[in-house]
Amino acid sequence: MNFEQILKEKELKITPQRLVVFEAIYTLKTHPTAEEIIVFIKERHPNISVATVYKVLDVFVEKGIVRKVKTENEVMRYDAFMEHHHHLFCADSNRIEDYQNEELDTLLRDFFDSKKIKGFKIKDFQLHITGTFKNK
Amino acid sequence: MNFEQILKEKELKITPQRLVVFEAIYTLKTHPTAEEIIVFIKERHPNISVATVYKVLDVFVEKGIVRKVKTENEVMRYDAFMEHHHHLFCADSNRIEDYQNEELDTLLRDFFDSKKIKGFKIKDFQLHITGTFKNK
DNA sequence: TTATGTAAAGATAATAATTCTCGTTTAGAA
DNA sequence: TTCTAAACGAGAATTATTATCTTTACATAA
Repeated sequence: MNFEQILKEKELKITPQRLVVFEAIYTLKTHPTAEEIIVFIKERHPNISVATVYKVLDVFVEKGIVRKVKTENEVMRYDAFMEHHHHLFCADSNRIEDYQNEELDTLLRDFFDSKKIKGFKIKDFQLHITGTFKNK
Repeated sequence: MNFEQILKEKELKITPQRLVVFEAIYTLKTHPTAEEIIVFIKERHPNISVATVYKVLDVFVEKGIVRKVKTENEVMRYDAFMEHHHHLFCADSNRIEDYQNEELDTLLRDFFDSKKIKGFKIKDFQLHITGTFKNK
């Protein structure tokens, strides 16, 4: 499915700026910060406004096109990979990687199905795994 | 164990400001923001400096006395409960609650013991559970 | 007692990410 | 082609946080 269709589905106008912001997050697979996205874009399209990038990002998050990734110390980072997944956080650097494991999801879903949290209705869960990357 | 002992163990000087900041986080069981902590403290001790509160919080985080909790939209929040635990995030408000479940931890530990993540050494994990609180 | 060193606190300026404002432009429907 | 709400651009404003610099508290040594 291409990105223009996604915008249409969400009843958002197709604008060059939106295409460009999405392209940036999608190309930078590193869970980029807003600033990294802006730098990437500015190289190709110097006329896009910083405020526009922020606004586009907000709209994307609101409509579920990209996701915000919370980290402990840093600024907000963005992730265009919208399937249910978890994150690996490097304890020594800013590196973040996606982690997807169907078996883990089943395990957790089964756990919470049998073991309800009283007074709380679960919508979603996401595991933050901290550790160190061996390579690179 | 009282708080003065904790400071001693961490080789930190016992100061009134540190006691007061810890008391604030501990009393406000709501994962308060720095600002909420500052407001709480200012009522009782109007002379403490904002910068001092931030510095004390940083030291606490660095020494593992409190923990930072980052949420999607907001500013940093703090948690004085340092045992391994997870968080329940309300999808509709800023409410955050701690969630601790020994069985869940065992389940996850066992899972990752048998199912290593290649190229990654796990130090810790924390589950972010999003949903809605039924009561209050 | 007095001097000295050092960690911590206080006040305020600086920084930086993000948001706001408001005038202008544009996408897409009619 | 025209119209209008939606989106964009530029820069100011905001706000949480950090940095800087001075002062204070307190321990140790002369």
